[in-house]
Amino acid sequence: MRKGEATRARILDEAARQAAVRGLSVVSLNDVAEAVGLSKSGLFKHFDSKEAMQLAVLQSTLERFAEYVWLPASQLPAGRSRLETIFERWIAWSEVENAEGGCLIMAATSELDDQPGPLRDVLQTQQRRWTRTLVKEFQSLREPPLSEAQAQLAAFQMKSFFLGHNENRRLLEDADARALAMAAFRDLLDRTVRGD
Amino acid sequence: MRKGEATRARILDEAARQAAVRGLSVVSLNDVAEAVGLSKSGLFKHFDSKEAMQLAVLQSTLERFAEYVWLPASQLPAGRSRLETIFERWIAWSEVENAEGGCLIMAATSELDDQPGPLRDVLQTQQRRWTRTLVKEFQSLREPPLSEAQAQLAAFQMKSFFLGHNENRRLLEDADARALAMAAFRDLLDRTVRGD
DNA sequence: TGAGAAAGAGCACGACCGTTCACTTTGGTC
DNA sequence: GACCAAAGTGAACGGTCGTGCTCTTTCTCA
Repeated sequence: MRKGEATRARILDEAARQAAVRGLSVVSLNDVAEAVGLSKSGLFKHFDSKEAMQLAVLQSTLERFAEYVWLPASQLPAGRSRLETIFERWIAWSEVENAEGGCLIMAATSELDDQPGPLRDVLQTQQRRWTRTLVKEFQSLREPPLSEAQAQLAAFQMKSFFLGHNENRRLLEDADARALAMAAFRDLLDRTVRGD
Repeated sequence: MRKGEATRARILDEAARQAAVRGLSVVSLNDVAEAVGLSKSGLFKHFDSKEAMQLAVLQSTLERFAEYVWLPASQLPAGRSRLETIFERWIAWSEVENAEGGCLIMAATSELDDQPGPLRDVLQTQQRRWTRTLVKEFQSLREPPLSEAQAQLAAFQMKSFFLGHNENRRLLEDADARALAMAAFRDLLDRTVRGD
């Protein structure tokens, strides 16, 4: 049983790589199998269908995201430096950890946001939870804590800056994309701590 | 010759609709032809290849964007109300004018940002020009004008809020998405006019 | 070490893909 | 109203897609 788990992991890694570049629904079983060194039918010993594989790719990517971005930050005390760590790791997640195709979660979001199904459901659930996490972080940034509405506004801006950074970096090929996003985010933190 | 232009326009409209929902590269010639009431081979009297059609779809969408968002704003005097109009029309462009599949330009950006070719080139050129336009608008928001760096930071935030609005509205199905984005944008305008 | 399950290969299938080509119908112009 | 180009049809192509099937190889555990 151990061998199977290892190749399953290799399949997921390779499929995630290809999905980040070409799109989750465009990935071909043939290409994944070839890159992993398997026959196409061999894939079906690990996943019942293409959609099942896409779902597994998405879920394992969400876990990797949590480990890479949230886990290190969660070990810091709540507050400004924790939020800074989250944002820095978030940027690094798309710039470094997924350098080739960018953040798959974001790409899949834009690809699936109008296509009902289990893939979209998983994304929606995770993104809602992530948003709630960010709102809580902003609330505990100040004493007395920010109002729900203020924290939501701040979390919205933080997430927006991540999205903006991605477009500037990947399409516009702007070398200053990271600096721009960091400046906007630090500004947001300053304003929030000052209480607007 | 006039009949041909009319059906060409119908093809572009339908293809843009489907591309916004399913993705520009996933659109099938068969589905487009059927929806327009044409045979698949009939499409080839209007476009040499699928890629040529995609390019035409993208270009006509960029023109419609300029007419819908920029044209009305450009008739106002430069300044705060013009920037507000741009943002409002920009949001309406994705919420109202393209209610079904959302903003095709944004979807195509995320789909093509790592796939070299003429489609990506067209998008890159337009987005760079659009960014420059926004930077200029922010510069003329205040007297003395903002520095280049300050204006770039402001334009980055404005664009980011648009992207954030789209994700909140389309994936998270947040009914307050529009209000959140407008609040963040008005805040940005206030800060910028005040001179930070 | 041998039995049995897990992992994987090879092939064929029906469906759909973009594209071509020979043909017919339609529309505008002298 | 005739002519000719433009517009559109239908069938067929080579290719790729996801999937099911039978068969062989490889691992794992008693």
